[in-house]
Amino acid sequence: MSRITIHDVSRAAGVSIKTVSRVLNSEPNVRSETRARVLKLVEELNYHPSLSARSLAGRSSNLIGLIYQNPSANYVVDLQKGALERCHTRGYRLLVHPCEGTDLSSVRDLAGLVLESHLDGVVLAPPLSDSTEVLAELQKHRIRFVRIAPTVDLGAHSCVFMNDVAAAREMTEYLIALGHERIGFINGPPGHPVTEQRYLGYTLALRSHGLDVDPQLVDRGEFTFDSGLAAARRLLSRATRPTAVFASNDDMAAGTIMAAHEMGLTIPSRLSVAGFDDSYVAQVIWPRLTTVHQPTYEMAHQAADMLFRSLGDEAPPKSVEIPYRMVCRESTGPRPAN
Amino acid sequence: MSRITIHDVSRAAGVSIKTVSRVLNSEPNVRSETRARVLKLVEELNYHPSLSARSLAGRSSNLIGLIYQNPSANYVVDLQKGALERCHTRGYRLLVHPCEGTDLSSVRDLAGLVLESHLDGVVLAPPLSDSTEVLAELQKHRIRFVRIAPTVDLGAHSCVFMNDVAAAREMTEYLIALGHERIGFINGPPGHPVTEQRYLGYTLALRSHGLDVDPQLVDRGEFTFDSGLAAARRLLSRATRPTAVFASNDDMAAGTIMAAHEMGLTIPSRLSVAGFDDSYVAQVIWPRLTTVHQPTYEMAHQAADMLFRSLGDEAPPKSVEIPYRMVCRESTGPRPAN
DNA sequence: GCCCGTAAAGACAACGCTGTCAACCGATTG
DNA sequence: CAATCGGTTGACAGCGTTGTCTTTACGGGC
Repeated sequence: MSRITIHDVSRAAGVSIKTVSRVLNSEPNVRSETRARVLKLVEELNYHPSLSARSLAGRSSNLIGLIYQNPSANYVVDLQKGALERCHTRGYRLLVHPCEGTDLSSVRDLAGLVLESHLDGVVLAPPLSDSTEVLAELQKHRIRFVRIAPTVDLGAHSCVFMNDVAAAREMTEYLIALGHERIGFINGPPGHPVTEQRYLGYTLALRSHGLDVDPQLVDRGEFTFDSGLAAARRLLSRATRPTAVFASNDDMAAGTIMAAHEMGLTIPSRLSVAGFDDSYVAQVIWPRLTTVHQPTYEMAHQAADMLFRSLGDEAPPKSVEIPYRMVCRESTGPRPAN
Repeated sequence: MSRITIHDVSRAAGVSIKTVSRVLNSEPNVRSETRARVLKLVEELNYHPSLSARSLAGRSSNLIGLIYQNPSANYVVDLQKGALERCHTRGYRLLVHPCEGTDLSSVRDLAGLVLESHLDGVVLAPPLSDSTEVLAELQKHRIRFVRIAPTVDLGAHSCVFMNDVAAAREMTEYLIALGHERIGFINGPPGHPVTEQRYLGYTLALRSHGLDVDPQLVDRGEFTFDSGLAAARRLLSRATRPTAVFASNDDMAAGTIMAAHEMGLTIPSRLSVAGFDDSYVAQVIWPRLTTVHQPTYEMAHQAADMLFRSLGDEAPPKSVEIPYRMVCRESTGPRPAN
C-alpha cells in the first residue's frame, strides 16, 4: 500500500498532473467540468498532496513558526490556539518552537529551524519579540515575522500589542478610587518587555493622583507563583503594610493571595490584591482575582493574520493594538477603615 | 541571497554531494579527514539541510505528531514538553495537533495530516488514545503510534500509562485513614478513559474498608473548574454532607474548594478536599491541594522514546508503566470531631 | 477564409536531498 | 602476478510537487 500521488489522480481523471495541480491550488484556466472530475477523484482516492514536495517545488511551504519562551502554560496555550485557529482557516500548518533557556545557541538555531523547515514566516512572542539577536538573525535571512507585544523598534516591523501602560494605570487608578493610598507593586524581572511598562502605568497613576512612589512598597518577582509569594511575604511584613497589592501578573498575584492567607489577612477586607493577565488561575483561586484581561488569543490570532497578509504581498498594517479589558472580581475592595 | 544547499557544501569541500550527505547522516565509509573537512564547511557556510527534501527523498521525515484533545493547558504543555525534549535529543521535530471537537471530520483529517506531512509516527494522548476510529484510521494507513494512558486494547499496541485505579484507591484510603467515612466523589465525564478507572479505585478502597458506595455522595463533572464547582455545590448541600471530597481531577477539586469557601466551610478542618493530576493549580490555590501526581511529562517523554525505538526497528516494550506519586498538602486533614 | 487572441491543457525541468549501483583505490590473497 | 576484497567515493535516478514554456482548440474580427 504505497502513497497515492498526484500521478494516480491524474491517470484516473485522464488529465495531466499539471491540471490536477491547478485544481488543487485553485488556479484559473481549468474547465469547471474538468475541475469537478478531478475533485471527485481526489475525494475518492483519498489523495493528500505531500507538503514536502510542495514546499520543495513551490515558493511557499504553508508552514509558519510560533516562537516563544514562556513558562506560563496558559499563556502558551492561548498563543497556540490563537495562531492555530488562523492557520487552520488559511490552510497553514503551525510549528511550535519553545526556546528553552536564554542561551545564544537557541537563537542561532532559530534561523536554522526556519531554513530547515522552509518556514514561510514566524510569529514572535515576548520576551523574544524584543531580542535584538533574534531580530537581527531573522532579518539577515530575510525571514518575515510579526512580533507580539514588543517594546523596542516599534516602527520597524509589523507587530500586535496591547497598551500595558494604560492598563496598569487604569488598574492602579481603580485601587485609588477604592480609597487605597498605600498600594504595593510587585514588579516583573528586569529586561522583560512588559515589566517597565506595567511599572510605568503604576507610577503614572500614583503621581497623577498626588501619591508618592514609595520604594518600600515596590518589590520584584520573576512572574512565577513562588517569586510572587516570596515578594508578597516581604512586602506584607514591612512596617507600613500596603492596603492593596498590585502584582504585575496573575501568578504573582496568586502568590500574594497565598501570602495573605498565611498571614491571616482576609481579602479584600484587610488587603486588596490585583493581578494582570486574566489567566486561568485568576478564576480559580479564592477569592477570584481582579485583573486585567490580556487578549493573548486575539493577539496571536491577529499576528498570524498579519503574517499571512504580508506573505501574500498584501501590505499589512504596521501595528495593531488589541484592547485590554478590566476584570473586576472579589479580590479587591474598599480600603480598610483603620 | 539564496538558500545554501548541499551542492554549495560539496563544491566548497571538493567532494560529491553524496559524500556530504553521508557525513550529515553519520553514515560509515567516509575517511575521517574528509568528514572533518565537510563538517567544517557545513559550519562555515551555516548550511542547514532542507527537511522537505530529506523527507521527500528518504524514508524518514524526522517528524512526529503529538495528537491530543484536551482542554487543560497545563496537561497539554507538559505533554508537549515531554515529547519535545525527547524529539530534541533524537533530532526529530514535533508537530502538535490539537483535535478540537469530537466530530468525525477531525478524525478523517488525521490520516491526512500524517500523509501530508510525511509524519513518521504519532503519539496519541487521551482521550484520543481510546478512540477506535482513530486507531482504525492509523492502522489502515500503517502509521506507527504509541498511546498514552489507554484503557482498551491494551495488548495490541505500544503504550505508556500510569495506574489510575491504584492511585485513586490509595488516595481514598488516605482519606479513610484520616477517619473520613462519608467521602464524596466527583466523577469525570462518561467515556473518558480515566473516568472509570479513578471511580473504580474509589469504590475498591471504600469496599475493602467496609464502607458503602453511597450514590448520594457521587456526582459528576466534565473535568473543568466550573463543572467541579457546580458538582461540589450540589454535593455539599445534600442532607448528609460528606466530610471529604475526592475530585477526580485538580480543576474540579479547585471548584470544590471554591464551593467550600462560598459556603463558609473551612478546609481542612470542616472539609477535606483531594484532587488528581498535580497540575499547576494544585500548588497555587489556598489551601494547597492534596493530590496524585500524574507523570504527564514522563509519559509523553517515554511515549516519544518508544515511538523512536519502534521506528528504528528496535522492538520497544509493549507497555511501560510510569509510577504515580501521592502529594499530600494542606487541603486534607482528620475528620471533623462532630 | 485567414489570422490572431485567449482559454485550456500538457511537457518537462527544476526543487534539494537520499538510495542504488558502479567505479576506483590500495592491500591482501592464492 | 592476477584475482579478490573492503573501504571510499561519485554518478545518477528518483521522491511528488510547482513553475515555465509550449501546444492545442476554439471563436471572433477583418
